[in-house]
Amino acid sequence: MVTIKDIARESGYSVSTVSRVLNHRNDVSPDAKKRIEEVVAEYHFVPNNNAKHLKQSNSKSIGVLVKGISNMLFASIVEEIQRMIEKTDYTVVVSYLDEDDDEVEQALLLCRERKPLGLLFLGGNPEYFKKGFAMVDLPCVLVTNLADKMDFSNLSSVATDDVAAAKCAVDALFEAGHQKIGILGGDIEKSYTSHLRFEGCLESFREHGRPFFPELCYEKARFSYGSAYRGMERLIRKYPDLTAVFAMSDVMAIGAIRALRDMDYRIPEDISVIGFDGTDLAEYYNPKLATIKQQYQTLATRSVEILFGQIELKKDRVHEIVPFEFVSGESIQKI
Amino acid sequence: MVTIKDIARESGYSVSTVSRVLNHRNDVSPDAKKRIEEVVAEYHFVPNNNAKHLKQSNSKSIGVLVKGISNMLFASIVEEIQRMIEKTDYTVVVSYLDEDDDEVEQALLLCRERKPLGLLFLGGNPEYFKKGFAMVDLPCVLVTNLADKMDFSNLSSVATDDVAAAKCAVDALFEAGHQKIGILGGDIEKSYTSHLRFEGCLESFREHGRPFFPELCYEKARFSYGSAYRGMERLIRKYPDLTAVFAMSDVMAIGAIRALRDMDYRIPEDISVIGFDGTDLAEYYNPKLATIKQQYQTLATRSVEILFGQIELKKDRVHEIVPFEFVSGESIQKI
DNA sequence: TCCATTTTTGTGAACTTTTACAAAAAAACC
DNA sequence: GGTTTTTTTGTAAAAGTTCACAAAAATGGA
Repeated sequence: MVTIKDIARESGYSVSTVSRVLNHRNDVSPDAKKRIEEVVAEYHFVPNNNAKHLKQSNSKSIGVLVKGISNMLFASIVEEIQRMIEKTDYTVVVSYLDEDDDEVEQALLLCRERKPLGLLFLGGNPEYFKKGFAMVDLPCVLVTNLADKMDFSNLSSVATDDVAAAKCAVDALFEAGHQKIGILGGDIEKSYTSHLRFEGCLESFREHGRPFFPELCYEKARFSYGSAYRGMERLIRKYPDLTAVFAMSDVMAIGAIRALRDMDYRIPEDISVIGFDGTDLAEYYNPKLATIKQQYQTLATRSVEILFGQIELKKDRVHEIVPFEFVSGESIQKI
Repeated sequence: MVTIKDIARESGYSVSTVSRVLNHRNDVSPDAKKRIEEVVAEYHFVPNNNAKHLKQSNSKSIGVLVKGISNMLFASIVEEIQRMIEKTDYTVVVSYLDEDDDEVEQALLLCRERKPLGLLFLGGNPEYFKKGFAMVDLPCVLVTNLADKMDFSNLSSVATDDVAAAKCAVDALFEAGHQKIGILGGDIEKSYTSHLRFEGCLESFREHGRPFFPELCYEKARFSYGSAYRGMERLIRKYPDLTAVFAMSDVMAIGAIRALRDMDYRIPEDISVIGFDGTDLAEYYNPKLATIKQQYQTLATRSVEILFGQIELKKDRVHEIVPFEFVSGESIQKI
């Protein structure tokens, strides 16, 4: 392997001068710079990252923990994050975990093994962080969940206002004249997102003067097609005179619609459905799905910007809300 | 930071004995092993990867290049690959590139910067490899494209037989009685996958005694909803008496269906559609999409296994075909 | 007990880079 | 020209591991 020593020998300068050129220092003569750059190009030399980071005791990597592996929105956000970080000299280490894995434990593991300079957390429950997060004293951004109640000085967050957004979804159903509305979401004990959206639902029910019986019209399922399918079956069985359903993700909405159709309900004539996330899928689905659009690009870019702000510029923590948007579709019918 | 020296001092043994325990060597006494493991646990010590890899001049990382960023099948495969590699002591570096980026250049860049021990290539065109791949003399597996014609000794591949699978899709349309069949795929000049599937289409047309006019019934688009939507519009305009369409991905099929519906065609009554990939989406779409199911899990696991075989066991290159499956749906009507 | 083996442990060099510090060279001043 | 200042360069230590080799300890046989 060609090392900095080879470049030094070949260019006639010392190792440290080569290092200076490599790191774009300005305390080196134009002559030396030119000659060394020639040799570097000739030998296709690229410095060894391990040696570099060993000396600087700096991994230049950032960890991404994704909780909820089949979440399409997360997939889009992760992709965007990767694209952004790729442009810098950082590496990204992505770790996927199941909806019910212990995120804090995984985070600690990741930190011990890879020693990242910062952490990006998709879908984690801020409440859990109390448990053991103080241990990993790293800049960290919680993406898609607001952590403004947490008092870790290095924990930022970027998220959609889930309460308001879910309320907006259910409001839309009430405004279309629906009275018997079912909710299909995650486990509010485990998923903080589900918990918040549930709160939003409650608010809407309250505001519309409707009592809400969670045990009756809240059905929990995982955020996947199949699980939503089965959840919808249970929900409609318990509550057969439903005229509308709010599903807490587009994927769930689609699973629910398939279940309803298989039971010969027509969408939206018999039952209206609204989803959440606003992925491409919602727009192309049949019927075009009414949904709440989250700005996944903004979520991704802001979280990376904030994290780098904390790591490199020692900026303060930030809690940022990214606006959402109601997207009308063909899956809601006025009654 | 706690280092191996601290553990050595604290346990009363030397650095090298600690190192031996850490690497599960068996030339160390049970006493020492026990004592050292205690101290390691107490201090939550994890060896510094940079130092380790520097000494071993071994990055223990594998690079994944993904060409075609919005390909849902690739997303699933990558996820699966990440999950597999996560269990080993390797790191994975994923690099996404656009459908029309230059993959070889990107591969070389990745190799120079990260020095991975092997490469996994999703959606690359084997033809391009001639250009500059010999330079990066690394074990490499082309996933979803067969490279049995390439004679690089360290280039393996795992793929679905695209020719046969596409033929199977078009056969299904012919067998349902269709005569005027349109094809919606990628650019056969640039996308090798599209090229192969196009060949499969040709074979089917030939076998059914039908002439095939690519300029008439082959419409090229990118593998995304929106692009397929516009492609379908053009296709139906050029060829208005179409009764069936084969779209080269499920996403494209769905984009096409939306375009057709917007022009008041009914699916499948007026036009039958068959997709490709067999993602969950196809099963839950409305109408349930007929498609060709690729075994994405097998593709992922086999490619990782083969790559590790080449890296660690110095095994020979392998070209492996993973079987596909025809999945019937509601989007095809017999006539 | 002594010697030959085997098992266990320690020493110190090596991996490649960065960087503090020192030294040399060049420039600027009188 | 001599002195000071600035610019440019080199030397050598350091980062945290692994590993070849040597040394020490334990074991076995006689």
